[in-house]
Amino acid sequence: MTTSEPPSSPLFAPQPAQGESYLERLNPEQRAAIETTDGPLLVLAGAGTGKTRVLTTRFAHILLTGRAKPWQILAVTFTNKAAREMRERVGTLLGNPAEGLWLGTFHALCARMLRRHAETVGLTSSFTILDTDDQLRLLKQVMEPWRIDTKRWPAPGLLGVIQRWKDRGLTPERVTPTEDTDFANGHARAVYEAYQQRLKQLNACDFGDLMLHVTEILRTQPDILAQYHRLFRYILVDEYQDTNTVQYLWLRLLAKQPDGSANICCVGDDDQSIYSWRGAEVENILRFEKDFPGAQVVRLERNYRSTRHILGAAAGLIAHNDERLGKTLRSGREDSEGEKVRVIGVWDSDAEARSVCERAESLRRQGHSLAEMAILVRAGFQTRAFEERLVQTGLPYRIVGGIRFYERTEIRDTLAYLRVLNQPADDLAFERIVNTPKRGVGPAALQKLHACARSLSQPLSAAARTLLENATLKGKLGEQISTLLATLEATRELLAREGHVVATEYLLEESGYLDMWRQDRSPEAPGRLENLKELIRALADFPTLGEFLEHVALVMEHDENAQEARLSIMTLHGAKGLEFDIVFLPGWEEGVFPSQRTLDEGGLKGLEEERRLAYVGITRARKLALIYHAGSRRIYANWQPSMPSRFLDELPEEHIARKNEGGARQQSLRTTESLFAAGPLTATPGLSPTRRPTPRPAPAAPAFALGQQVRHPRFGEGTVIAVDRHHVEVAFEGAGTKRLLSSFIEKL
DNA sequence: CCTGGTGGCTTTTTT
DNA sequence: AGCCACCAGG
Repeated sequence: MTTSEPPSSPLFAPQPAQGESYLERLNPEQRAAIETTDGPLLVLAGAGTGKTRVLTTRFAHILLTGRAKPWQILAVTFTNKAAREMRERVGTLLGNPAEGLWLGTFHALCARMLRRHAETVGLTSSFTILDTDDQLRLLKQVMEPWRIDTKRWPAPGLLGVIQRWKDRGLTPERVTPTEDTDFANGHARAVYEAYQQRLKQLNACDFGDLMLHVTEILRTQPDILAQYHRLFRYILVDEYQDTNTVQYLWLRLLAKQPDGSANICCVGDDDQSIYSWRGAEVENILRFEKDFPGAQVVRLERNYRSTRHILGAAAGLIAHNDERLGKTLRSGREDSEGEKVRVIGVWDSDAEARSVCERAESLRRQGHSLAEMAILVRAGFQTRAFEERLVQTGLPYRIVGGIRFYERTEIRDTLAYLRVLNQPADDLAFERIVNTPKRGVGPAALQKLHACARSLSQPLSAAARTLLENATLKGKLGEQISTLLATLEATRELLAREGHVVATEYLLEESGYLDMWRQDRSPEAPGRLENLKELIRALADFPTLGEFLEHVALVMEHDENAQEARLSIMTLHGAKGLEFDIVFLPGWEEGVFPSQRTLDEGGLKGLEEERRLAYVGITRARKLALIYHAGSRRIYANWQPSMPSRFLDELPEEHIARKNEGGARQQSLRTTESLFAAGPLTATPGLSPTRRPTPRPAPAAPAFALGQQVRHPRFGEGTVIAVDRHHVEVAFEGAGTKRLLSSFIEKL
C-alpha cells in the first residue's frame, strides 16, 4: 500500500525519540489515554481535542515501552487518508519509516488477512476485488432467472439490501426468513445466495465480503483466530462511532483473548456519528463499556482548534440531542474569544452565493489564504451556485469529492483491460472491454459467449477462443474478437519481457482504445487522454501489475497535481476530520438542512444525526464560521420559499451575531409565516422586519450578438450561434457546440 | 447494433 | 431542469 512512499520525505528524518519526551506537552487526559495501555479503553475525543495525536503517540508509546513489537499492534482506520497520516506520524515519532505494520483501513487489513486464508471460504489468494460497477452488473445477471419486476425492485436497491446484510455480518445462511419479506416478495435472500455463489465462481469478492469473509473465518476457525490472538497484543481503532456491525464483530473477535482480557483502545466521538445511513451503528460506541467489561473511559474535552464562540455555538447546538454519552468541549487555548459565529440571512440562493464569494474575496484581501477557507454544503446540488459565482469572480476553487480519478470511465475501462491481462478469468472485466471500443459485440454475441462459458465451465475469454476454433464465431465479429484475443496474448508476452508500463501502453494502442478517444470530438476527450497518461505514470510507481491493481481496488484515490491556494467546496460529510480558519455554512434552511428526506425517513434519530452534522460543520472552523440561510431557493425547477433551519434557533445567542442582508425570513416568524408562505416576489409587506428586500438584480447578461467571438475559461474561443435569456450557444473551435450560462463567457 | 426518445428520480459515501 | 437507465425503431 505504501510502496510508492518517497523515502526522502522530511517526515522520516532520523530523530530518535529520547526518553519520554514524546509525552511532554500533553494534557492529563491525553496522557491517561496514552498511558492506560492495558485493558479496554474508550477515548471519547471531541472535535479538535488532539485525537490523532493521542492515537499515534499511544502507538509509539506501546512500542517504546517494549510492550509489543511493531507487527503485534493492529491499528484500524476508516479511510486511506487517515491510515496514511497515522503511518507518517508514527514514523516521525519512532524516527524511522513505519513499515511492516498492521496499520490500515478495515478493508485493507481484511484483504490482507483474506489473502492468507482465502481457501477457507472457497476463493484463491489471488481473488479480485470488485468495484460498485461490477457488483451491479453481476447482480443484474444473477437476478434474471427470478424475473423480478425491476421497476418495483431495481437492482441497485437490492444491492443495497445485500450490502446492509453484509454490514450486519449476515451471510446468506444467517439471513432469517423474517428479514427477507419486504424486497422482491421474499426473494432477496435467494438472490443474495446466488450472487455470493457467482462471486465465488469468479474468484471475486466485493467490499462487504472483505469484512464478512474474514469475520466468518474468525468465527468458525478457532485455530486461525488463535493465531491472530497470539499475534495482536494491542488493538487501536479510530472513528469508532462509524463502525458497523461486522466491523464491531471483527474487532471483538480479535480483541477478546481466551483469558478474557482485551487490549483494545477505541477512539471516537458519538457527537460526530454521521454515517448511520450506510450501516454505522452509534450503539457500538454507546455500548462499549458493556461489551468490554472493566473498560475505562477517558474524555478529551479540551479543544485546541476553535475560538470560544465557535465552541460555545457548537456546544449549545449539540446539547439539543438526547442520545449522547455527554461531553463538553472547553477551550484549551489562552487566546481571545474570537469573533462570534455569524448567522446571515440573504434573499435567495443566488444572493447567498454572491455574498459568500464576496466575503471570501474580502477575507483574502485581508490576508487569509483561500486554502484556509471552505464552503461546506449539505448536498451536492448546492455546489453549483457557488461554482458559477466563483468562476465569474475568478477565485480559484476546488470541489472536493466529485468523481474521483479511478471512477472515470476511461480509467475504469483501462483498469478492465489490465485486469483481463492480469487474470484472464476476470469475466466482468472482459465483458466491459470486449466491446470497448465498439467491436460489434452486442448482447446477442455476449449471450452466446456466456452460454458457451457456462457449459464448458470456462471463463469468457476461453469460451471465445473455443468458439473461434470451431468456427461458431466467424465473419467480421469473429475477426474482431480474434484480433482482441491476439492483442491480449501479445501484450502478455510483452508484459513478461518489458514490464507493465510498456505493456499497458501497447495494449491501449493496439486494442484501439486510445484511437477511440482520439476520434471522439466531445470536449471531454482530450482530458480523458490526459488522464490515461496520468494513469500510466501512476503505474510506474508499482513494481508489478498485480500490486497496482490491489492498490487501486482498495485505495481508489490519486493525488492530482499539487495546487495553488484554492477555496474548497465540499459536503459536510466530506469535511469530517478536516479544519479551516474560515468556514462558510450555506443553506441552513428547513428541508435543506436538516434535510427533508432524512426527517421523513429517519424521524427523531434522523434529526439528531443532522444536528450532529451541523455540529461537525461548525467545529471545522478555527477562527470564523459564517452560517447562511436564504429566503428562497431553487429546487429542481422552481423557486420555493424557505424557512430558516431550526438549528439556528438552537444556537446560543451569546455566541452568534445575526445579520440580515436581504429578505430572509426571521426565526421568530417562522411558524406563523409558514402558514402564509409565499414566493419571494410576493413577500407580504410588513413581514420583513429590517428593511425591504433588495430586489433581485437583473441577471448579468451582457448582450451577445449572433456571430460574436467569445472566450470560455475551459472551452476556449468560439462563435455565438444562438442566444436566449440566460444562455448562449457557442460553437467552440476545439470543444464543439455548447449551451452555456452567459456569465461564463467573455467577449473577445 | 446503434440511435434517439421517454419516464423516473433527485442526500450524505468509504472501501 | 437535467441526468440516467431502459426500450422501441431504423
